Amino acid sequence: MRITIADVARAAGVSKTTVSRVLNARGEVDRSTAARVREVIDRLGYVPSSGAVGLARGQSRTVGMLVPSLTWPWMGEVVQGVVDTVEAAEFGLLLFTCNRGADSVERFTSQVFARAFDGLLVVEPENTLAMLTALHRRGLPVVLIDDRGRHPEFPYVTAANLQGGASAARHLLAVGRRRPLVLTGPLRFGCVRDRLDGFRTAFAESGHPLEPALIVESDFTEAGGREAVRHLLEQGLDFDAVFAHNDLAAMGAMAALRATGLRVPEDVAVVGFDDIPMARLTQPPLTTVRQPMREMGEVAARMLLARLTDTEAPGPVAELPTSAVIRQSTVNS
Amino acid sequence: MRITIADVARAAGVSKTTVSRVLNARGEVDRSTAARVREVIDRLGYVPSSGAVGLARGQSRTVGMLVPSLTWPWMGEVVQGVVDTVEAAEFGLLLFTCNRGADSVERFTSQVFARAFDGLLVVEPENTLAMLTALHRRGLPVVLIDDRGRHPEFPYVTAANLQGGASAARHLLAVGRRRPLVLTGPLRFGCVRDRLDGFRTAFAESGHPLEPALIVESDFTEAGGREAVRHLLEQGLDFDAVFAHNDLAAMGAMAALRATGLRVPEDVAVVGFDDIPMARLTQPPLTTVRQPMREMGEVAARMLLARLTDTEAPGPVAELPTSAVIRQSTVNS
DNA sequence: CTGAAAGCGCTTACAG
DNA sequence: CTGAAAGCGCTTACAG
Repeated sequence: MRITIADVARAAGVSKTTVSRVLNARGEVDRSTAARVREVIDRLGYVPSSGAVGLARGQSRTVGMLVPSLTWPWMGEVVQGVVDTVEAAEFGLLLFTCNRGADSVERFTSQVFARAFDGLLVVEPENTLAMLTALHRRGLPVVLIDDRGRHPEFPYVTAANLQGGASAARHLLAVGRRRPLVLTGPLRFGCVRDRLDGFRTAFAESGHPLEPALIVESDFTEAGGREAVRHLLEQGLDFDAVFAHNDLAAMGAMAALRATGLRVPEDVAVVGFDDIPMARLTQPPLTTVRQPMREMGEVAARMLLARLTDTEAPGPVAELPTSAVIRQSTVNS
Repeated sequence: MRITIADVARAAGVSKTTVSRVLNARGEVDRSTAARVREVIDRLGYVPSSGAVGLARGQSRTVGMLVPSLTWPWMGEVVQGVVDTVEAAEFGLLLFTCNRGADSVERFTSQVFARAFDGLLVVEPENTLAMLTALHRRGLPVVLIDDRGRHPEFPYVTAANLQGGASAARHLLAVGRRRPLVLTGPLRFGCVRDRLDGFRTAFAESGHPLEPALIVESDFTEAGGREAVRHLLEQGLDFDAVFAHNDLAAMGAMAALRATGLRVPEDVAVVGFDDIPMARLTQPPLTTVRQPMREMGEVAARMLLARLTDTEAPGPVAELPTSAVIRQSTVNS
């Protein structure tokens, strides 16, 4: 049998109202009464039912998080950042994925309206923007963890993609590379266009504009990066560096270079983006532009919680710095 | 303003009881009445409040999941398997971690008693066994995803560690290795002892018992594997293979071998355990014993859901097969 | 087939 | 400082 507030009230000889007051630390209770009630709570091991509290208060002290996939190499860091922050605020985290088409979108939507959570964090799955916009308009607080879109309607946290692209460029220029191949992610993503722009501008400003034939769209996968580079080498294209828009594609590029007998970094220097845990374990270890994934999760969670608890909310946009992490794929040790 | 069951009842000209009946598909409703109610529900976009339903029914249609960390390389697969299964059953998933000491254990425990969820899936964090046992005794359904412990009290799913160890051994024997170094994980973990036993037995039965000096306890990290192998090589120990108890340690071993100028697999063959996503991307690609992490998550979730929905529950123990995945760290291509 | 009423376990005006 | 009562939005005997 569950112990309820009524049991506590009876055992302490007070009303449920009073128990509720000491539970919620409203000051209006006599010190000795409060002490007695607390003693009973401890003795009985009473814990309020979160469902009942939520119903009475009209909120659940739970946030939702929607992600496209949990198996991407950097997703664990983001979710860890979120869960740490959310738990520290004594909220719960309800996790959703949306990887099985319209069906799961619909299921997710109905969960939302069931008010299982008070606010939503999202790493945007494709084809969910319309739904998210609708939810947001209906009053659900939403914060985007933005690795790709550009949605001024929502508060979001993002990494400094433009600067990240520029820092990759500056590093390659510093180590004497002049003809880089750029292996972009899908160009429909805002982050991809930013990484490209930052990189392109830095090269242009140094007097070495990028060659259009050396800007190739890829798909953020290892296989995609590998095939693209293999194909370009077969075509006889000449380049002395690769800037891949994520680490997975960079690893594919390294594999293709190795397969052709080219040395990294002597013949071709390789730079990735993300700094996934794997990056320092490749052979050679991968130079990359670090996105602070865990911090992005933490900041997004804090932005959302501030909106839910009407603490003074931080601004609607947080851009976290990226930084070049120099390893041996660009510089001989 | 939230739309409630009372709004629907009023608009449809029936009682809340009747609305509730069509919502829950109890057959006792007149067909045309039911149709009318459904039409109103759709028109109003009514969705029942999960909190209220949970309170009235005494259960939340939510399961909890407790993990030590979300950033371990195989954890994403496990959680993905869980979340897919749980969502398909129209349950929610509440995620908890327990990586900040006694404080977070306590916070977690009180969430449990708040009945925010009906059952619990756990990848056991260290020092939580006592708490889990207490929860289980108090009637909370718990299923362990067992990568290390051995807790007959709980239903659990595990990989076939003994067979996995044996298959690693058989493969190394088949490629002519006779003096393997075994780089174990922490020996307090049951899975580690099983992997070792399976491996040892297979070698012994083939007439090549393991040499005690070549069984070395390590810690499941890349750095740990690297340092251990470096140290053994410095001591001049002679071995022609490494069986590491996880892929991370195997990668460390490969790095140490490479640093000493030894070739993999020509001089030393290397086998890991897990088959994390990284394993196929190492140089050379890593031969390993695959644990079906996603399936383990799925099976554990199904076991728990069966207990919650009194479907005929599967047995309390599920041992999922492991399989050797042969790559170039043991066999030249 | 249908509805009035009690109950799930809390919180919160309101009155004293 | 304290309590009785209504209310949060549902479900479920019970009665008809």
